[in-house]
Amino acid sequence: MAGKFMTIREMCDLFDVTPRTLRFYEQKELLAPERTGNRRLFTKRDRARLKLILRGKRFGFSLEDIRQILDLYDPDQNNLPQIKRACKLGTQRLADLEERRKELDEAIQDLRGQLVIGAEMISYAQATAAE
Amino acid sequence: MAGKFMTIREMCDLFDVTPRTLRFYEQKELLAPERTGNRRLFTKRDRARLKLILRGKRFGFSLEDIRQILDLYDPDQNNLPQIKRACKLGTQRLADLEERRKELDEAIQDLRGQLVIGAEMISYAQATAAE
DNA sequence: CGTTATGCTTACGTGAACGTAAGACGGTAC
DNA sequence: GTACCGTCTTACGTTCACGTAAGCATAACG
Ligand SMILES: [Zn+2]
Ligand SMILES: [Zn+2]
Ligand SMILES: [Zn+2]
Ligand SMILES: [Zn+2]
Repeated sequence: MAGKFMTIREMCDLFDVTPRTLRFYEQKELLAPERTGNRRLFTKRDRARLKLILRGKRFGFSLEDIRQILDLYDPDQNNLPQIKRACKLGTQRLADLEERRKELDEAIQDLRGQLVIGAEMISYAQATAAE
Repeated sequence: MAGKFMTIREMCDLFDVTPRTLRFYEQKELLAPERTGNRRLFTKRDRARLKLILRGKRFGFSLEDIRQILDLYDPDQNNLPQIKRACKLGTQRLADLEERRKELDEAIQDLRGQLVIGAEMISYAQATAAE
């Protein structure tokens, strides 16, 4: 079970990823699990970050893109310039996401329309065949 | 200018892609431009498809994913089984997109919250520095 | 206490989506 | 007519995001 810490396997089961993936993300500085000896211990922070990573991936962002916005989600509290940069980047990213939402709505509308056309084609074909 | 047909360069300028990309998409059967001699001539159909391709990419779909739903957008009118398959796949894809929309809304909400926190951290730091 | 599972590092391999370089061909400009 | 531009094909190179295999350490089980 997992209270404070989780092993790599428990993380993999929970998020449906492979150990290789988690090690790779650590190498890319997207995750930073604790260690006991040399075994990784994943914390609540890692779980929150991984959730954000996987979400970002589903929207087509690169790991490098994601790494940059992750810094926004837990900035160094006594590094004011970094916080300001993170906020600026986050604001930019927010605009991106809202733009994406418009596109997504449009894509959904288009697809719905296309499905209607498809349904019409099917019923027309069946009516024709029934003559 | 571009009436009915467009050269590869005109397509590239219009969609901000490289010739290599358009040739690659043709090779993968995502586009099928006409030819005059061996020069490609892109039609309205190609432009519509390319728009869908680039949209799909922005949402993290693979070219193979995209190729499958493209078939939905201009199915062979007298191939009923294909139309039915396309509709089924399109319905599935629509569910995907609606799921994505939920996730996207959540991401936007999260990011907004984080920006508020960031702004608070900044104003707090400035108030502390002003003492 | 030995076997087995889990985890580690290191390193080479892989598939997707193009980039890039080389060489050839055809229209256009001067 | 030739210099040049745009386009073509062919083919090897590259980046990203992991997969996979080898060899070794340690924890867990019976
Ligand atoms: Zn457990
Ligand atoms: Zn990087
Ligand atoms: Zn033109
Ligand atoms: Zn394919």
